[in-house]
Amino acid sequence: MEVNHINPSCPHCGHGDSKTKCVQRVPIFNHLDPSQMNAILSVVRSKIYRRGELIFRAGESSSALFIVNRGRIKIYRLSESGKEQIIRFLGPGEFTGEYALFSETIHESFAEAVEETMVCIIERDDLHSLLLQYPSIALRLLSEFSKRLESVERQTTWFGTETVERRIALYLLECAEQGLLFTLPMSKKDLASFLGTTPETISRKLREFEEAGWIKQRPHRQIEILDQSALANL
Amino acid sequence: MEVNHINPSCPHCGHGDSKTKCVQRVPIFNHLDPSQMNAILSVVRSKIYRRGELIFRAGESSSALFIVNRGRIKIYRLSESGKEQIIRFLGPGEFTGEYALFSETIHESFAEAVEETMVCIIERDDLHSLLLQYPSIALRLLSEFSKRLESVERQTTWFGTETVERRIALYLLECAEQGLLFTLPMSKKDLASFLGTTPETISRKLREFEEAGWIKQRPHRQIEILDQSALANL
DNA sequence: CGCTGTCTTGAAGCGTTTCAACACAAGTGG
DNA sequence: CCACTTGTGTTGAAACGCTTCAAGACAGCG
Repeated sequence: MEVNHINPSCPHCGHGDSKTKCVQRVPIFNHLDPSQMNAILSVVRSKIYRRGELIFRAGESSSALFIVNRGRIKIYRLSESGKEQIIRFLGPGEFTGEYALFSETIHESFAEAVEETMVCIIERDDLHSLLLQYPSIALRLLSEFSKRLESVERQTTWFGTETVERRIALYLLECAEQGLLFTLPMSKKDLASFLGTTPETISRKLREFEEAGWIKQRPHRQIEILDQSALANL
Repeated sequence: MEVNHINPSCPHCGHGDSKTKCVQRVPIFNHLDPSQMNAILSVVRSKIYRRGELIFRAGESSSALFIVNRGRIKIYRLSESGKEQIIRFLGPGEFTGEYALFSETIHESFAEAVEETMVCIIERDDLHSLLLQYPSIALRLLSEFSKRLESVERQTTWFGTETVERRIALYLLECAEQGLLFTLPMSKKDLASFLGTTPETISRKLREFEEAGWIKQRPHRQIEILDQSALANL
C-alpha cells in the first residue's frame, strides 16, 4: 500500500521519534524501563491510513496489535442481516487487534479509519515474545482487557434492559462527565448504530430533550447539558 | 460461612485431590509442567456455595479468580432501572472474577450459584505473582479474555441489530451445534433475560416455531431442531 | 461551488411489552 | 411420600415505543 509523505516528520522518512511518542502515550506502556522500551520500539512499525480505509476486516486471519498514534478508528461488526453495529471508537493512545491476537481465530469485526490516521503496529509473534519476556506488560494488557469487558458488558446491559430514550440519556450523561458542554465524538448516524437505534429516533429524542429544557444543541455537534437529574430520572 | 459436609470426598475434609482435578480441567491450566501445577495448587482453596448464594456482588472490591469445579454459576448485572441482565453461565472448568482482578475497581456484576456449586479460588495477589513467574499462563489468560470479548460483542451486536425473533432463532442454532436434540441450559425466564426480552415473548415465539414445524419442544426443557435453514433464514 | 452524505420531520405500521389470570412444575416441610 | 408453597411457564388482549419509508433541508468535503 502507498503512503502519502505529507510532512517532513513522517516516520517513514527516517525521523522515527514519533514512534517513540506513540508507544509512550499508550497507558499499558507507561513508565517502562529503557530496555523494555527499546524491545518494543525494535518491533514496532507504523503506517498511515486514509479516511475510510480498513485497518482489518472480518474474515481475515492475519493479526497484529494496532495502536492509534493520531487520528481515529471505528470498530464495528456486521450482523447476519447486514446492519452495522459500532462497538467502539479508538483515539490516540488506544489500541485494538486483540481478538485474533491470542486465539487462533479470524477477525469478526472491521476497523476503519474515520479520518487520516497513523497507526503503530506490533505483529502477533513479536508481541507474544515481548509478553513472555516482560510479564508485567502482560499484566497491564490483562487489566486493559478486563476494562473493555466491563465496558462492553455495560453496553449489552443497556441494550437488553433500557429503552432507546434512556440509552440516549445515559450516553449523554456519560459524555457530560468531561464537562456539561461537549462535542459528540461521532456523527448522529454512527451514534444511532452505537446505541442500537436509528438516526431518526436520535434526532427526535434530542429534540424532545431540548423542548423539555434538559439540553441545548449547538452547531458542530456540540451539546450542552442543562438538567442532569432530569435525564437521569427518565 | 458454614459449609455442609455432605459427602466424604469433600475437599474441606482433607481429601484434597479434587482440587487438582478442578485446576486440571481448566483449559488455561492444561498441560502445565509439574512445578507450575504445584505453584498453582499451593495457592488454591476451595469453597462450596448453596443454590442461590452469591459468590460476589456488584459494589464489592475484594477479588479473586473463581473456577467452577462442579455446579453452575450465573453472572448478571442490574440495570439502572433494576432489571436483571444475564451476561453468561459458567459450568465446570470455566472461571470468572476477571473484572476487579486486574483493574483497581469494584465488581459491577453479580455471581450467583444456580445449584450447589464447588468453586476453586485463587486470590488476586497470588494470581499476580503466579502470572509474573509463569508468563505463558498470562498469555493463555489473554487468549481466554479475547474469546470472551468476542462473545460479548457478538451478543451486543445481536441486541442492537436483530429482532427478538431472530435472536431466539440464532440462540437455538448456537445450541444445536452440539446436536439437534439438546436441553436448554437455563430456565426460559433466564433465557429471556439473556436474550433481552420477556418470558412471555420466548414462550410465544417457541410456540410459533413449533407450529411452523421448525422445532419440537419436549419435557424437561428439551428442544429438537427440525429445520435449521428455516430458522437461519428468518 | 456543486455534489454527496447526513440530518430532520411527518405519518403509518408493526413488533414487542405489559398486565392479568391461570396451568404447571419444582423444592420444602410435615 | 404427599400436600403445600413458591416460582416458572402459558395465553390473550390492549397499549406503547420504535422503526420504516419518503421527502426535503442542511452541512461538509473535494
